[in-house]
Amino acid sequence: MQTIDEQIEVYTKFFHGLSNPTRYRIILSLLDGPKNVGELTEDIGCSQSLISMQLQCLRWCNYVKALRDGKNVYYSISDERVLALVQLGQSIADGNTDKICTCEILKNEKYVENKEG
Amino acid sequence: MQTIDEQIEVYTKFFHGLSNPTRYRIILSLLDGPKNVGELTEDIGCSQSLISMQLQCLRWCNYVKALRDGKNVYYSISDERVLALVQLGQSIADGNTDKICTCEILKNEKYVENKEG
DNA sequence: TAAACATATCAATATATGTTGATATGTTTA
DNA sequence: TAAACATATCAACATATATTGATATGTTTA
Repeated sequence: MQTIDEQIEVYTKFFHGLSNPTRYRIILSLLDGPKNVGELTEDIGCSQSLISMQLQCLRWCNYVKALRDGKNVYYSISDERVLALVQLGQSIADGNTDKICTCEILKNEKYVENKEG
Repeated sequence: MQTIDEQIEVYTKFFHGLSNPTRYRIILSLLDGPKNVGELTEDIGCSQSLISMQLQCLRWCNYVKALRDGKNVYYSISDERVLALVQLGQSIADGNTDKICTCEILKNEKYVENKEG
């Protein structure tokens, strides 16, 4: 059993998985099919260590699973529902692209609405 | 038109909306029906300023909309698909509750898997 | 128009997160 | 078993985020 607080923590941590560009790119890339760390590193263009760390995070939270094949470790999406989740999020976000890009509130920068409520 | 980087930024920022306990609680609460800032503050149990700031964030990103009624401002969910998104996320996360709770990788703490791949 | 009320913003701060380069670990093969 | 290769972890650091109390803004009503 869990308290409400614990439940909320689980869900927010889960969604946090999708809130970082590196992790998100990894997921998108793996939705195309399994890849090893080297391939992902090249695909995404950042340090190998970062890819590896983020993969551990995604794996821990069950977004992806790992399968070693000799020297390589191949990662793949572990739950098909992730595709639906990503697609649904994207379709909602697509309706509000410009604003989302400039959501600076939590950076303590000023929130200025031109007009309207 | 957007570059891939810009698209990724939009989507990760959008999902970031669901990655914080205060914002998540606000959304859950509003899925039950519209509420004003005072009601949400009482519901969630944190400072009024925090509720207000997070509401601006959620509003900016189109999770919620605002409607002033005299001294009060009532907030409500602005896109019905948010319910589906939340439910889908929760159902995926529910299968992995214990691990998600302890995902400490990005805190630079050690990731130790008991066994298995 | 002053008081009361509701909400929004500001300034400051503590904490969490993302990132990298260096290094360690694990695996294959000469 | 040493070299080469692939991946994982570490240590350090810069940046982003969450949060609060104080204050400003906007709205109603006496």
